[in-house]
Amino acid sequence: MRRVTIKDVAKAAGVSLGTASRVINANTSVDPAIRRKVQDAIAALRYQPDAVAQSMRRRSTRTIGAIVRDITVPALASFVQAAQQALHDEGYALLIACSGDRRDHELELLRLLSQRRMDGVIMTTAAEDDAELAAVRAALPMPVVMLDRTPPGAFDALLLDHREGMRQAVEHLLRLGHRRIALITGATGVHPARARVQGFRDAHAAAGVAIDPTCLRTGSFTDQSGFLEASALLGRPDPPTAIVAGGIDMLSGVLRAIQARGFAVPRDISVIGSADTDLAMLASPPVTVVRWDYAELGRAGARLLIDRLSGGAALPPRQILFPTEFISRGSCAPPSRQHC
Amino acid sequence: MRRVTIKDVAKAAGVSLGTASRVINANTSVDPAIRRKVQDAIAALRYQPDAVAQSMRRRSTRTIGAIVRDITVPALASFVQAAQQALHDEGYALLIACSGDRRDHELELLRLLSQRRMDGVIMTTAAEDDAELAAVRAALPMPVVMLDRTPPGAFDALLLDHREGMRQAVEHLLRLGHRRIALITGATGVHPARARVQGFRDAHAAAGVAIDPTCLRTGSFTDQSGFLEASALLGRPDPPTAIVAGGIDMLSGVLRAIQARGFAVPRDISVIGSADTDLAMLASPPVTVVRWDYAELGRAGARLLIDRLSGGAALPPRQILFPTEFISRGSCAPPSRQHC
DNA sequence: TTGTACGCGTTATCAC
DNA sequence: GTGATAACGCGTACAA
Repeated sequence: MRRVTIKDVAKAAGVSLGTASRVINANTSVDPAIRRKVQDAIAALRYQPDAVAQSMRRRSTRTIGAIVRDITVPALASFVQAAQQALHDEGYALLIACSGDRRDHELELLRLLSQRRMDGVIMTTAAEDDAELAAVRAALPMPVVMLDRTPPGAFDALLLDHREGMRQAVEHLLRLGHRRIALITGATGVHPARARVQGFRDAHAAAGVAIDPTCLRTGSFTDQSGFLEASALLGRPDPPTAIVAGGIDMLSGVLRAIQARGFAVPRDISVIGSADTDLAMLASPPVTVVRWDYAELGRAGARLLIDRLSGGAALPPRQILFPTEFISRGSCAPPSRQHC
Repeated sequence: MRRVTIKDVAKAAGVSLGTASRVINANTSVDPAIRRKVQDAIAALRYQPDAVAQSMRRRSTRTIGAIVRDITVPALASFVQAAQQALHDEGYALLIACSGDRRDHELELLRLLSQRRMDGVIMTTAAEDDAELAAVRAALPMPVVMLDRTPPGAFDALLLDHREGMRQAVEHLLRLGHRRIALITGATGVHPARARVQGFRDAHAAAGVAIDPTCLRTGSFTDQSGFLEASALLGRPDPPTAIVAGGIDMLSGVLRAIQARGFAVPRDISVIGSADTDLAMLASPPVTVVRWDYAELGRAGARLLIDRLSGGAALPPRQILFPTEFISRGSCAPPSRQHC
């Protein structure tokens, strides 16, 4: 019950191994009659080239590794699926690995992907300026595309314009009359959190409104963090009149906290989410969000890698900035309470 | 800038290639002093064994392939992530492939996974009794774990007790007084749809209530199908008083249809979903669902494969049946309208 | 205990 | 145009 190899094909077709290989890879010319015989043998034996042996010989696995925080976050799943499909069309497969945004996991996964000789890597990182992570990333022998991260070094990157997105969101709230707006987002060691904080400041500065630093909650992008931070904010004597969830996975936590406190949206509190989800669209009221197309990012990421793998190894790094879109729904209203 | 191989390690340590290999794989005994020298060389050169060459030699890629319908469905993402983590702990990586529930894609992916010499496969299938799919699956040289499918043939399988889950859900609705209940689910060519239809019938039979066959909508598991079927049902002169979304990805479509028609839940229509999601929990009112733990399934699937790959090749096929849980929330109420 | 040599399945480089 | 043959990097049987 041995696997059928190219040798078997050659023998069955009565040709040499080299000739069989030539008709399979169809690069050089071979006598039509012989070609035919080999193809018949392939069909008869149901020969399939062995991808492992091909990888060995060609020094390319035609496999891309992906490191994401958590694939159960719908936005990240969309990204991964779109990337996988685009890569598949070019003959690449995708190996997935979830880091949980933990640097130790990330380090191990990086090691894994390099040992498994991935042709390329597409990844986020838990911390852009962590020295060890940076060193390991820089030592990677294959091209890397960063997903919404700008670590030091020359990497291709897919970047979202969170700064402008957040500016628009906060501007919207300020226009409605809010003067005490909270932002809950991830650690500022990564681009999306940093950019959102900048946009938050931009909007306040433009309106001449001071920021209460205790309303700026940076820490983790998780849903749970959204819940905890929102709970704390709402439990204060002087709760904010609006909360912006600055992470793709944080809205449900924020909404749960609001629900638990018995606050009504938007009467008692206005809410804006980041990334569009079923939840944002179908909650009542539907939630105003800063959205973007994660599937498009996935396809672009695949494109970036494929370009580099097909001759573009020496191209200068390309950073693509994707716009965000502000979708106003029913979760924002003028503040009902008065503040100093 | 060549990659460092075991040869370099051997040379640096002043030993033969075989000895170096021995200390790396730590199987046979080697002189402690020599072992030390080799280890030093490994550390100094930052040697990493080449997984491709290892796969070649050991005839095992330590990689599992997964075929799922759509990884952006949170339940499936949970499954995949849990499986990936469990497999990772055992030194296996996971290659993902999305079929979109299309048989042609599925066939191609099966070919792909076999060509890439996956050690095992964990998959759903678009149609259990499709002859060509069955033939290709049966011809697969590696162990296969079916996810919520029972195709002909001897496969390990993770099965959910959708029949009992649906029976409970419908019983609940019947008790509330509903006499015109619709079920929207996937094609009955697969276990989950078939089992749900059975449970639907079970509950009606037990209560002595006749089923209106036009309220039994089987076709596709997609969100879009949920929307279309629900829209059609609600557009009738005699709409059902309750709708059960019999698919993990269908609730949002059903809710959208209800919203579009201007129906209120649960006043005008009661709703029950399958699989728990942010949406079900946070919609207003929160949606009653039949739920289960998809992450547990993922871990069990990994376990099944690992058992088979570590000596259990000849074990009889194991089918694990997982219970579902009925969670009553606010989306069901007695019917307000009267029906013949 | 250690070293040598072969083979895993391909592709590519030679001569013919 | 075709057929030997040498790699690719590793594990291991066998000999020393």
